[in-house]
Amino acid sequence: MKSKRVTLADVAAAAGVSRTTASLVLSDRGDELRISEAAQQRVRRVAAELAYRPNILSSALRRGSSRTIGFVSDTVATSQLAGDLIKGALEHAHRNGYMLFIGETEGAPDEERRLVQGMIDRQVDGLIIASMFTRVRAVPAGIDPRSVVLLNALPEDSAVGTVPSIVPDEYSAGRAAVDVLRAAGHSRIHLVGAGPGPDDVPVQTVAGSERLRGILDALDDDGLEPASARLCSVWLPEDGWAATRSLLDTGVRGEAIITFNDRLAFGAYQAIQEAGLSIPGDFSIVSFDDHQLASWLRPRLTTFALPHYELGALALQVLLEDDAPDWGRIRRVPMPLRMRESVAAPDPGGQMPEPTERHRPPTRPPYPREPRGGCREPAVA
Amino acid sequence: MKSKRVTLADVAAAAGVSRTTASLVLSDRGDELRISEAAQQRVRRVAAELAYRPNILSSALRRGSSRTIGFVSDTVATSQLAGDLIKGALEHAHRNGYMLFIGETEGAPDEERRLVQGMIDRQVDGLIIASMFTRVRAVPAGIDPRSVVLLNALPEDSAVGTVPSIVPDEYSAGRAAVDVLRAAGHSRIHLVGAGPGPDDVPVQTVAGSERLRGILDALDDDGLEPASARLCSVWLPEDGWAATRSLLDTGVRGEAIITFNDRLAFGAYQAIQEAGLSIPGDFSIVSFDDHQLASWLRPRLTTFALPHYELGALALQVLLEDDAPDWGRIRRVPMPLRMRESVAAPDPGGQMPEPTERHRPPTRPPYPREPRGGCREPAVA
DNA sequence: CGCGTGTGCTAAATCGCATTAGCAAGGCCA
DNA sequence: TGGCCTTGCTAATGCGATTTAGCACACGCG
Repeated sequence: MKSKRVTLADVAAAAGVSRTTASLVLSDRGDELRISEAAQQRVRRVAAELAYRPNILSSALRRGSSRTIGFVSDTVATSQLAGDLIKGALEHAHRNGYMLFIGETEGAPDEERRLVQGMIDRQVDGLIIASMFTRVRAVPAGIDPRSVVLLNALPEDSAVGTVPSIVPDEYSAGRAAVDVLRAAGHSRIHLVGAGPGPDDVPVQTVAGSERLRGILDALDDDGLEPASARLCSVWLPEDGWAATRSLLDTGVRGEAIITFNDRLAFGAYQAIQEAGLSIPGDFSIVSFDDHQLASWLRPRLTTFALPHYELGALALQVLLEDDAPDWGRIRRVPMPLRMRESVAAPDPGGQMPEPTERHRPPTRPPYPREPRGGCREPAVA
Repeated sequence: MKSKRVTLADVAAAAGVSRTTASLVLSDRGDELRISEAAQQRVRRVAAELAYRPNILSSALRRGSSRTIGFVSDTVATSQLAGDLIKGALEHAHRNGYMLFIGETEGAPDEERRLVQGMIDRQVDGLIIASMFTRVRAVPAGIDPRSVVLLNALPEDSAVGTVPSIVPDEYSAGRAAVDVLRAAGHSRIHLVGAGPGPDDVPVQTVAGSERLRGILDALDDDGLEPASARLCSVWLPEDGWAATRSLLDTGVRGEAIITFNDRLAFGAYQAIQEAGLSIPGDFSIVSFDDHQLASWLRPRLTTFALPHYELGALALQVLLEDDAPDWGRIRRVPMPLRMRESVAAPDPGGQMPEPTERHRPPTRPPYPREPRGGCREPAVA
């Protein structure tokens, strides 16, 4: 039952021509090298009948191109985020007849070396080095830099310009977040997650600092500053909860909040709704990421989407069309606004309601564990 | 700059031996074929110095094994779920020196054919056919069934026993869900998502029907039936919200709910908390999946985890150790209980509170769009 | 001395395809 | 009639490994 593979030689024999002829016909070079129409048809017909499929390994060995690309990501290639990154790359690859090797390093440098090596051993035509959150990272050694693309990552200073880099346009999204709130009439905007100074961001988060720069610049254009800001060293729901809780304690109402990602926003929702307040009546919220969660919240969250799918697709495109003159530049992909229901005009009469039985602060701690990061107290502006 | 690859011939030349000898030494068959210790050491040293790496394509061509496995999933290989499935397979593969091709078919049969073909063209040693939600599916034709594994999918009747299949043990999890609530003292258990009859499940969801069977069997063991059940044709938060809303309208309090997945549970939380009720005080909730969300909710959700990582790892293991006598059987992987804070003892005094200003049913529709699936009215038990 | 046996290695074939160089037959032109 | 070009194809080589078959030499023995 072990149906032996049909080889080019089988086709050639069955069509009564040489392997050379069969090869030429099937790679569409028949006309170029003057194979008669009759012979061409014969070869093609036989190939179809036998369901001939070229052995790509063999042709790769001979020609040097395996029509295969490696995709190495540093951390879990598996969060929703990562998923779309891969998906964009995958689909673009498949459309062009390429297959993708996927590898995950968990951030371990020697694991990365091993994976990259394993892919090179298999003659990949190119390598995508992806990071699950935007950060600066080294380009692996021992590989032709003309066949590497950094995805959601920026090259180290020494490598800038030698390797293309594809990242979301966080800065513009930061500006646009302010625009959305300004357009709704807000001028008092509180930050949850980072700020108030341009360097007040969690370590190593390029996204955070660029979002923040965009926000601050846009405010500055209108002569404004953040109404308050709370830096969280980690951006999980519990951190958003704590920071928002602290904001609520100052008594402000009817203003706007920018949370630095959707998980912080989730925590903010919890804090606001527990306090018996409403979104967007008492607080307008704009966020970043477009996590799946954002459309599950009520009201649905207005947020700027990380264009993961597009990033992934672009990485492959750049790799396949590497003849660009400005190869090696940084490509920034726009973050589209998902306008939903968490933004409204400011409520000038907003004021603190009496706590009711139901809304008295919970007696058990809001989260069973201590927040891992903790939030800094507000720096009032 | 084009650092040519180092080949076996280079190593042989530098070590002053033939390619044959070099090959034998480097594949550890030197002793077997009587290569002198001196020669072996020379070869090894030179190979290390030149950083020789065998070209796997070439050796695959010769030997037939490419140390590569294909992973084809039907829908987005990218939800959190899918991610861990892949991750388990990836890590197990890498540990054993294998690389994984990943492909996504979006459920399109001809895309699947093209991908499987593309992988066969590249001489994969095995193929994992994965589904993102457990379902029955066909085994692709034109490939040796001894090198295929179904992951999170069951074979069609005709293929049962010819191909291994790896799925979560949903039935046992269903039973265990009841056990958790029974142990807490509950005997009135409401179902959100499926039931009350064993066939009242959304179409094509193996997980749903097996969970339901487990639940009903466990209840039946104690002479019980579901206190009520609401079948939802789709299992999104909005569906959970609607079903729970309808349950609350019946006035019950202090009882238990099993939601058929965590997204339904999320909707249930929203409905219960909007009504000014508490979890687990007014309702205990147990769910399935262990979606990321489950530990973000407050109180954190008690749920049975889909063991995606283990499923993926097992798929690879089965593929690599295919000498099992009962190859082709169905392997069910336990779903571990994540015991958190959403379960408490029943509250016999539970009763309907007066709606307050804040908790009056919202005037705008709870979700901007109509729920896609809709929920059937309760079949009272 | 001739033969058998071990030892330590190598030549050559092979996997399936791509590619370079070139061959045979026929027609054209001088 | 011979040289040259065109047409239509093929032989042979190489990609980088594995593997089969076997060679050259030394030694022991009758």
